[in-house]
Amino acid sequence: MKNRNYWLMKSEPEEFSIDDLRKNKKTLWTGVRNYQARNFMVQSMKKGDGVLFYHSNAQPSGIAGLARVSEVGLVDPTQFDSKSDYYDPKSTPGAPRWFCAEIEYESHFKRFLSLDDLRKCKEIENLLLFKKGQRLSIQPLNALEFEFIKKMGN
DNA sequence: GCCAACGTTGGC
DNA sequence: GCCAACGTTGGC
Repeated sequence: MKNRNYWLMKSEPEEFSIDDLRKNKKTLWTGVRNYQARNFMVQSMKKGDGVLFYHSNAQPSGIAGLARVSEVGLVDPTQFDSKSDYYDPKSTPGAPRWFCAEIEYESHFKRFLSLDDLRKCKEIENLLLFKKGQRLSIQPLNALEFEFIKKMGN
């Protein structure tokens, strides 16, 4: 696919794991409250983009499988929900601050790729994931890196 | 518009 | 549960 972009998206499996995504088939990727991550979603993410589903704060942390961007540019409904952890009192429906994408389940990797496994690979040594202090919950990666990781997991 | 205080992320 | 890194907030 032409001009397809690739992303690594982090989720804490206790909150929402790749098993949950398989069960639901699709999910709204809500709760992104970081401007850089938001801007990726709003400006660069496109329908059909490839997604690596990353489990953070897990034992171990790592990439669990594949997903696909199925919708982009949706207003994140949790920002208006005063009972939500992601409620943003400064946001209004007329001028929403936060957006989300919809993600569709693709597959579990045959082999879970732990951070340790990934770090050993020269081919992907430039991943943002490995950068010290890098906490972005949505990170871009290039086609080569994506394909390499995909092959590694299957 | 500087910057200290504070909050959050996420590996360990 | 600790804590380094770093984003955000808000007083000035």
